[in-house]
Amino acid sequence: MTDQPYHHGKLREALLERAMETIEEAGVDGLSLRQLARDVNVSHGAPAKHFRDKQALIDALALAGFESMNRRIHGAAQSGDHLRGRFVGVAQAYVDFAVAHPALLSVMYSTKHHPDSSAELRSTGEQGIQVAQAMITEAQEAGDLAAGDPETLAMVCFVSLHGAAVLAAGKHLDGTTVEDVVAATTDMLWAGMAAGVPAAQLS
Amino acid sequence: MTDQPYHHGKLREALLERAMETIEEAGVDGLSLRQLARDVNVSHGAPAKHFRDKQALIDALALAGFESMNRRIHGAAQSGDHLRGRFVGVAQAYVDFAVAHPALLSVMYSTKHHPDSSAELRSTGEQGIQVAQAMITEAQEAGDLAAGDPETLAMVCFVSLHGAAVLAAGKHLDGTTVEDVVAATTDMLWAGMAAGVPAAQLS
DNA sequence: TCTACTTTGTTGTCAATGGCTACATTGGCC
DNA sequence: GGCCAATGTAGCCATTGACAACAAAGTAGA
Repeated sequence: MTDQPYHHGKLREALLERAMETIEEAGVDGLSLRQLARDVNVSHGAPAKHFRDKQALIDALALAGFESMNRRIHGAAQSGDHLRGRFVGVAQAYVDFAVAHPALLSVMYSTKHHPDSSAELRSTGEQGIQVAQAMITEAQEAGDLAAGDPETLAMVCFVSLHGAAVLAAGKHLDGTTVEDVVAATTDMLWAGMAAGVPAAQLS
Repeated sequence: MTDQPYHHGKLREALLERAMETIEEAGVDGLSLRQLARDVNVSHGAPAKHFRDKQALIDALALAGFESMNRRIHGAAQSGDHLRGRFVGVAQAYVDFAVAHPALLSVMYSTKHHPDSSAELRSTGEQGIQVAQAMITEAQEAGDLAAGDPETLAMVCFVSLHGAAVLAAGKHLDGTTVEDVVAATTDMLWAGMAAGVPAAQLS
């Protein structure tokens, strides 16, 4: 084997990439800084130069996760013909992402991020809800949905689909396919918004 | 201090009780078998006689959590005058429990339980959804809700409220109180079920 | 009561981990 | 060429979970 140069060059990227693989294979608890260092052929102290903490590395993973998820959501929001189809598509994209990357999802919505990372994570994580809100507003203007505060409605949609995402990712939905759950949930949400949601009228 | 007898007598209960306190104060990661043993004045090897694993202890915590939660849900399901009020009460009980015991909730819905514990946990955890299903059936018969497969509808209700519970427990709902989120979500669900949910008609 | 036997708790040990510090190497900048 | 910050190395330490050997105490049968 070729001997390694003293400076890795792209250690940070390499660590993140390998860490992402590891948590998807073994979960967050299966992630060890020392093993990670071994995996990328570097001494056990090297990661500390790029992430002051194990948590700092995890925060970086979470941020990358949100960005990846947002890309998919935005993609789903733009492709499709009618409003309702796009709405379901966004929901499906969210839940599919969760099922594809369950450990990453749990990291993204973990509560123990460093305070400095939290702000960035929060704002990045809220993009999904904004997409939903825009779609709801559009559907209201088109007359497909009843009037009601789009912010409240979008929050409820996000909350509900987050539940589906979390449960699907955790394999807590037995006897039902992920698609069916998303279909049933989006049907419920759309029916509620079409009929009018009392709590959203007050705001 | 009185010297301890060689046999503790109620070590298992003492460990569970103290462990419950610990995870609520410091999260699951803050739970250490050795520290736990110190807390109850016992040697570091003693817990192994009652829980073969750290995970086995956590599984026991999760089971206790489900049982505690089920008691609250059943209580809420029985108190109240009209159907819709009871429905909201159950939802509120669920989310309140999650907010009061966030670490416990994450343990309850963790994916890494031991295979033998999983079955018991799963069946215990499904009681909540059964309560919801019974209420929905009752409301349909009373004419308050449109027809539709109660199992599907109950699942969607559970999924949605689980989302609210998880997000509320993780403090991911800013700018809104827990009560408002529960109100908005239950309003949405009830409105949807009253209007009729397409996916629930097919079944 | 004496005696096996099981349960429960103790003590010592082991490998692994995260974090820290002192040190080495490298590359950039003046 | 020489200084200096950035990057990587090596060693150390306390803590942890798991395991094994041993001790103490309760139990059940002759």
